[in-house]
Amino acid sequence: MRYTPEQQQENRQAILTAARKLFKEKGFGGVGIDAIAAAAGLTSGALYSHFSSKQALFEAILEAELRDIARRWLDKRAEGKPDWLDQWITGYLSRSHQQNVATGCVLPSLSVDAARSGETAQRIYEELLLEAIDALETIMPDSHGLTSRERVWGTLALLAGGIMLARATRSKEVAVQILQACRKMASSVNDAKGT
Amino acid sequence: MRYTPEQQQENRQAILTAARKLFKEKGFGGVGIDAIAAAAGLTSGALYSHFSSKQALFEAILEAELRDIARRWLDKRAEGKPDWLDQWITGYLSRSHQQNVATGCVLPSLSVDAARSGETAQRIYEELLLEAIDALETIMPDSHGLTSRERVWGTLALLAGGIMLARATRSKEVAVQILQACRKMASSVNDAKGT
DNA sequence: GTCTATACGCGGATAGAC
DNA sequence: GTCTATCCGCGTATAGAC
Repeated sequence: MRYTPEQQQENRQAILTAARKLFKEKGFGGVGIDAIAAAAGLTSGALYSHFSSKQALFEAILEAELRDIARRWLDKRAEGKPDWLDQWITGYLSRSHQQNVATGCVLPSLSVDAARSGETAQRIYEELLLEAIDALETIMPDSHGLTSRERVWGTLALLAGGIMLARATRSKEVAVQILQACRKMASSVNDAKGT
Repeated sequence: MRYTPEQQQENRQAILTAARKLFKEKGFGGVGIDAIAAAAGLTSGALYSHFSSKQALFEAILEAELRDIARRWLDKRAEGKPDWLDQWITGYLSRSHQQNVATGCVLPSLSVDAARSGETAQRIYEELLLEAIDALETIMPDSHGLTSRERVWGTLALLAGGIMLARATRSKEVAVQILQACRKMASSVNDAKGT
């Protein structure tokens, strides 16, 4: 054969890497198969031997991104650092994360696209997000009259929502104001002394 | 003339009404000019005599939606009901709002599109959202060591983020779990006794 | 201002050679 | 599996008649 299994897997990975970046940046409708294939160093014809349709590729990206979230949170649990929560909040609601959509969390960039993308995408999203949530729940302490699971959901919504709002603004001043406010609220609601 | 100014304004309003619904449901890239014009009872040619491009129409929708938010919050302030915050939180994070994207708040549906849509859209978004925030800030009491403005931003991010996450899931059970958790967190952080 | 008709490019997807 | 070439439909936008 002219292409070894290793090369095939490399090409498939190149497609996934390019698609993750471009889908998150531009959305499902904002980028085309040609652009993804080109960014992966291939042609669109080759892409279709790895993924049956643009929709299927999008769902694969959703799955890869959400598995990454789950894995990252399982790592947090494994490390066992006491200040993981503060680190997470600060890093998530940072100017750097606001500006780096391509490498940032999937939730603020592709959740809306997933919601608009039909049943299969939503099932993938739900199933894998639940896995990720489970990982965080086990290390999230109780506080403020909420269960740890409730605080995971709420904190996640606050963080993802904060980044989403900040990204839609134009000036540095307003973005910083939003990020700072959300950081303070997230810290406040997760402060141990609030129990 | 064959068309009275009244008819022209009615048609323009019909376009705006149709576009608000369709853009929020399907996103900027998910709907075409033809579909919007048809939903307004016109042809695409007629639409272009009201708006110079799809981009310009989208920006007009963004402006109209954000003005609506500001107006609604100014109404809350005028009414002066003491339980407005609980009512807002409960109504916003409801199954009904989760399922009615077309008539729901613009923030969870078009913020990401606005962020991807370039400088003009972002400027409109920022300017009008600030006006709306100002309205809420004056009636938001201090609590939890955060300023009222910080709590407005944080609560807004939590509400918009919660709806965004819930909409991307498939099952009723998970959506309700998310909405409920965010409601509890929003109530907790805005509880007067937390000061 | 609105309609009909259409130009035009882009994007998703396929066919066939290698 | 990949590439070249291409089909084809859709969507933006325009031209010209009324």
